[in-house]
Amino acid sequence: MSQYGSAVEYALHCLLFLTDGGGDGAPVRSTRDIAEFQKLSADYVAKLFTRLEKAGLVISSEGLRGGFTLARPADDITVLNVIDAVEGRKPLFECREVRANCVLFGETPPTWSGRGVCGIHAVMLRAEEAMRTSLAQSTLAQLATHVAGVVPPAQKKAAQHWFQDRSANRGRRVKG
Amino acid sequence: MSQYGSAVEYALHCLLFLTDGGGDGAPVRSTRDIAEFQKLSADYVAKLFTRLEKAGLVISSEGLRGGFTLARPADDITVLNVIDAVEGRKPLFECREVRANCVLFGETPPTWSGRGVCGIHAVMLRAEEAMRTSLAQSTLAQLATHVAGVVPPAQKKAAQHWFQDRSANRGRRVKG
DNA sequence: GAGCACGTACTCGGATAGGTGTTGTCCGAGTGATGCCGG
DNA sequence: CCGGCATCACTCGGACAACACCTATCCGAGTACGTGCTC
Repeated sequence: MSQYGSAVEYALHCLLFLTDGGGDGAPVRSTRDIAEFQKLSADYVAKLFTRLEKAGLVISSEGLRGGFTLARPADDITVLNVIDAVEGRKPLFECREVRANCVLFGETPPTWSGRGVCGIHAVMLRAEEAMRTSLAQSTLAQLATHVAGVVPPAQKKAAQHWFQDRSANRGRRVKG
Repeated sequence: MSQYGSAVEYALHCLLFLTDGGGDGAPVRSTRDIAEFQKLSADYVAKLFTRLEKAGLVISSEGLRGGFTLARPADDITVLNVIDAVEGRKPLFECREVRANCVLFGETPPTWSGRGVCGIHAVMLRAEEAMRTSLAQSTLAQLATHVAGVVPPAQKKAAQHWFQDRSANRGRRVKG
C-alpha cells in the first residue's frame, strides 16, 4: 500500500484531459468520456469529480452537452490542490498528547506537560511542510506540457478526434 | 485520520525511555514498564517493539530482567528509521501506469507510452524525497535533549525512581 | 414552420459491498532469574 | 551449605476481532438539450 491511493492518480490523469494540452481554451468533457478513454470505472471517476468540484477546482454543467471544466487556468492548479481535494486535507501526524498520560500525574497533568508543541509533533510538522511545498510547486499546466513532449502528434490528434466524435454523437437516438 | 497512525507516535515516545536522557548508558527496560508509565496498551507496545527489533533498532533480552535496549547510539537512530520500522517502507505513491490504458491502444500499448517515468509519478517521488530527508534529519538523541529541556528535574528523578522500583521488585514472589 | 412532448445523456447524492489496513486483545510456547526445599 | 526444582516475569509469535477507510458498483432524482410529433 502507498500513502496516497489510486484516487489521486485517477484524478490527476483525468484533469490532464481538461487542460487540452495548450490548445484553444479548456474543453468541457464528460466524466464518462474521460473514464472510458483511460479504461477507468466511469462511476468512480464521477465520484472523484464531485469532490474536485466541491473543492472549487472544476465547474460542472448539467444535462446533455454537460460535463466538467477547469475552474481556474491550469497553471493555477497545483498537484497539492488536487490531493487535498480528493483525499481530504489529511495531516501527516495527529498528536495524541501521549506526554500528558504519565502514570505519575494525578487526575490532571501538570501545566508544563502541555506547554509548547510536542517535540515529535514538531518534527512531523516540518516534514509535512517540506512535502507540501514540494507538491505545491507542480501545476497541472507543467504536467500537461510534460506529456505533450512525450506523446507523438498523431496520437494527440487521434485523441482529440475521439473526444470530438463522442461529443458530436451525444443525444443521438438510434433509429429503431 | 492522519497518514501516520498512532503506532509511530507510540514507538517514538517509548524509544525515548531507552535513551536515558543523557544519563549513564542506555538502560534495559521491559515493554510492560514503558507502556504502563505512559498508560498505553502493554500488548500493543510489545508488538511494536518486535517490529523495531526486526528493523535492528533495538535488541531484546529474554527472561526475567529481560527487556529492550537501543541497538545503536541514540544519535544514530533517526525518526525516519522508526517510521519505516513500524509502518513498513511505504511509498508515497504507487504508479498504476494509467497512461498505458488508453482506449486507442490495442492489445499492447506502444513503447513510447511506457518510456521514462510517468510525470505524475516523478512529482510524487520528489515530494517523498523531500519528506524523507526532513524526517532523516531528526534523531532520537535530539528529541531526548528537547524533552530534557522541558520536564523539571524533580519529575525526571521521580521517573527514574519509578523505573528502578519496578525493576527491583521484579520476580519477587508475594508471600502467601 | 412554430410549439410542445418525449427521450436521452448528463450530474448529483446516497446506499451498498468487498478488500485491506489499523489498533488492539488474548493466549500459548520458550527462556532466564529467583526462591524454596531436600540432601 | 549447596544443588536441583518449581515458579514467576518476560519475550516471541500467531490468532483473532472490531473498526475505519478505500475502491468500486448500483440506483434514483433532477436537469438540459436534441428529436420528433402535432398544429
